[in-house]
Amino acid sequence: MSKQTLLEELSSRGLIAQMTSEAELAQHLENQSVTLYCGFDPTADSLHIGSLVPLLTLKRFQQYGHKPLALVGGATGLIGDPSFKAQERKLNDDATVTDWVGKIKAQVSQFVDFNDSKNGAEVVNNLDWTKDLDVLTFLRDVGKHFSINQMIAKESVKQRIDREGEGISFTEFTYMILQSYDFQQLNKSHGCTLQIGGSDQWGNITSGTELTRRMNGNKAYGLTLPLITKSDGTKFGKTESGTIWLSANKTSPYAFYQFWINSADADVYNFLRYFTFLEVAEIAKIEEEDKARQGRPEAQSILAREVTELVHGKAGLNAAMRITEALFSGDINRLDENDFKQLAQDGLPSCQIEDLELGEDNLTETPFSRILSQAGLGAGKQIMDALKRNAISVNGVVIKEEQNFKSAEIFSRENSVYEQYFLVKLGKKKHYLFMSSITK
RNA sequence: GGUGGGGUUCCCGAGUGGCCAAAGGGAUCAGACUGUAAAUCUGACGCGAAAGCUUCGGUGGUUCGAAUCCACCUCCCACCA
Repeated sequence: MSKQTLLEELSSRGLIAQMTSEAELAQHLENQSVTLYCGFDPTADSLHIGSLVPLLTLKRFQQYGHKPLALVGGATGLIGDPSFKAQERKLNDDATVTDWVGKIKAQVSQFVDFNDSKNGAEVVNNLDWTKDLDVLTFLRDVGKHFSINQMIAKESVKQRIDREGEGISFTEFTYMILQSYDFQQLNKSHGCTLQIGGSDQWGNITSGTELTRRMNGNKAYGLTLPLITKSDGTKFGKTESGTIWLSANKTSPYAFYQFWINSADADVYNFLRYFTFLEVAEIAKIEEEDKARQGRPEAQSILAREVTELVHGKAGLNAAMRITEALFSGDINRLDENDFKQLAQDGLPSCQIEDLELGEDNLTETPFSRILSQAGLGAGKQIMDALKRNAISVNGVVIKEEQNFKSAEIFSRENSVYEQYFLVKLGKKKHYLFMSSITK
């Protein structure tokens, strides 16, 4: 049977938003190994799951024999992309960006394959070809190719320009030129002929293909990926507790795993197509089976396992699953002492009771609700609300409202597990581990 | 530069001298139903277990009493130039 082409696969996954000259690009990708790039600006010390789609897409290209370049924006990160941003952003200082570049570089590297010599990936930094560029050269050689008329017509900056009270600095306005210059440079140095990116990058990408044609006389292509949306209209990748990061230091593998587990039914099959390498047919089969079955679908846990392993590796996945199983099986007796030790390390929120700022009060006098709110489980009122509904348990034993002043009793040696652990459960999903070294 | 309109609790947004910790909606958290979904219903939602304490851009003032009145400051918006 004839293998499907890369573009066919991407499109069957819903991963194509826009592309330049479709038929030609299809030809281009079929005839040879193409070098392509995608840029990641260092706007924080880690990427978040929004960057996962382009990252995985680079990998998909590589699987089809193309050569991916992951560009880290050491230069563009200093400027700030104005595309579809409502406001001018404040600049990050030099040292910070340099630090972030290093971190993002490492992160990006885990998603593409460097070993293979023919189409092995490379990480590049646009600071390398911009830092020594002098202003006059830049203005004469690069700037001359850009029409202000065209630039201000781009949808991505239009709202900034049109909107009263908002504006755009020359600095940010220039971002598009810098990014175009990247493409042109990579075309020259690496023979790069394709840039991919989120759909918000369309304007920047097409202006890059233009510049490449004008300066190098080469045809270049662009392809954008769709913005990931959720069925309920809320923003993808954020929870109330914050952004889901790729870095284990910022979002533990456990929290990461839980994020995917909680995907809505209406989204989960799309996410499987976007975020995993499972074949489309296989995903369709999962969907069918879930539909046929009563009760809980399989898709969420498959998704969580696949993506967590991609990002945090086998070890990270195992840690996440270990905690999940321990906490949600409802049977803490299945955990041995080592498991408890591991829970905190694996990313379950935890604290040492003695470290809490209980003020003048000692443990005996501090209300239980206060201890939980101090630990960050929620506001006192919410904890009381939960207490009244018997929604809080310690080591599997429900705590009653009347026990609010019996903190010392609750956190006593007799009630502890392995002499020091207290696993607190609030509601169905919130778990917290208290540790105490001086239980008496 | 001129004129007018604003800044209220996470967000939107009511509130024009006491009945205001402040309507309503959204978000969030918890309960019921479920599947660690969705939808729906219920409760909580400044802090605090409570007593009580602290808020309505800032500072000062009027008043027994101010988010509400006055003065100044500050930031924002609209229209005009």
